[in-house]
Amino acid sequence: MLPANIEIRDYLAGLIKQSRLKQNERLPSERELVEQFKSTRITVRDALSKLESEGLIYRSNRRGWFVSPARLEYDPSSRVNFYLLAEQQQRTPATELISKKRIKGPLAARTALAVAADEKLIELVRLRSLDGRPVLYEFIYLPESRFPELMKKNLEGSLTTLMQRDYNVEITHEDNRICVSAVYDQVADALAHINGAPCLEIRRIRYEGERKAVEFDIEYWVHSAIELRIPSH
Amino acid sequence: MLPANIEIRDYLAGLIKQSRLKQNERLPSERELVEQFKSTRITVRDALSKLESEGLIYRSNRRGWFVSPARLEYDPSSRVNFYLLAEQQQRTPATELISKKRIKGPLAARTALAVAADEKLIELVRLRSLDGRPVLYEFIYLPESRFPELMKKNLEGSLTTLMQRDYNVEITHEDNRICVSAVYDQVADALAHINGAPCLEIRRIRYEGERKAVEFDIEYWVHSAIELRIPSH
DNA sequence: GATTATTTCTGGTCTAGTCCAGAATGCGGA
DNA sequence: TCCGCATTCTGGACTAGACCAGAAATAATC
Repeated sequence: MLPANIEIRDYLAGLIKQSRLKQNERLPSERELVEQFKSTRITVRDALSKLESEGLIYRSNRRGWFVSPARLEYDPSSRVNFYLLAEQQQRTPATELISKKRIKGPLAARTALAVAADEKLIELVRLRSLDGRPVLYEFIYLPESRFPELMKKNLEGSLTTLMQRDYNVEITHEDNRICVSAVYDQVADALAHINGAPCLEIRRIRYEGERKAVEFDIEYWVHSAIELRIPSH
Repeated sequence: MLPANIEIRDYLAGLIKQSRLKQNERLPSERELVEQFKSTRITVRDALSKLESEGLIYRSNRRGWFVSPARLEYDPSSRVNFYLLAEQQQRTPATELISKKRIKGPLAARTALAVAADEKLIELVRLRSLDGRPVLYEFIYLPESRFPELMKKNLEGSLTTLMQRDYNVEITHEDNRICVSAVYDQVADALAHINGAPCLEIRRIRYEGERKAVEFDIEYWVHSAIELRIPSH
């Protein structure tokens, strides 16, 4: 006898795999499932969070649970920008600039960028969406000295393109660190997740030339929205 | 006023960050926390699963919750084997062979390896541990024709080394796909996780020569045990 | 027809327990 | 000293509700 929460999970997973529930379609409400399975909300929610962990469904705050669309395939080592990437996979991308600031910035960013004690960093916070669903919340740190007047530019497009065009930056290599983490507060709110929901975290340092770091990012991806693809030679 | 579950999370996260709770140390039991915070087990467990999602703690079935040790840093594109990797980071590795079979194997493996309809695959299932804690459950599929007599060999060591030494295999490149997923059944049991716990899933195809696939793996990592490091040039 | 207020429905959070299976421990007997 | 058994303790799974805030739909108003 399977635990009830696993039975509910299996039933819903079945519906999704047979496409009886389509991409972005709403699932029955928690209370409807309680009735259907003669169970309780705790148990139903157990089942739903398991499906969420697997990436089969996602939640939208107080609106319900929805079937996850196909994951965006993303190769962090290719320098393809977000717009191009999304369009190559028939998705509609969008970027919202949440904030831009001149600040001291977190220690991790200052260390990565090896800036002088008195130099300020530019912090950009952006929210990126696919087909209207927020999937990525990112913090970008740049040394002010390398990017004068950056604050005045359009910061919702591709940063790579902007850096190349206006500042003549050629990224020679980068270092990515990837782990499973969790989102809280502003990040959780923006991604329509609850506090503590799992996510894929990518921390990146970009270099121009052998040692000169010019960009430090922290990306929080809705975990069901992305699959990394890492070829190696 | 913060929700109670977040307060409990913050308190425990604080203890861990200040090292008042050390690596692999047991947390107070759920019932003790209930008393301490005048709350209920549901709420306490909410807090604990958030810490688990973040990777700060892990559970050991019916034994309690423990502080996660540092993540193993893993570069899937480097062909450093598990033993070497662990030892470089002052950890004690171990491998247990769960099963070895000659089977048809799953469609994904057959497709990846492009085997003929009548050819069998060798399936190896292994559990790997660090310092006595299971961290990785892996399924390995190999075309029998390329690896005769493999079933008779010692399969608990480095497969890369074995393939190289006994079968003259030189891996030229590989393709890794990485996503956040969840573990169930045998995998969940072995990793001392509950059904549906999040994990990092890596699917890999290894090639010798341009097109000849010789190995297909699916790895399930305890998500708090690993950080991927992906340099790019 | 457009705007605003109200109601309904949703998930988010929580209370206060119960029963169960497996892990750890300590005790008794061989 | 060692083995086996019983007890205790742990988390896992569940029942049966409650109240709240925000989203969506609907009704009322201008």
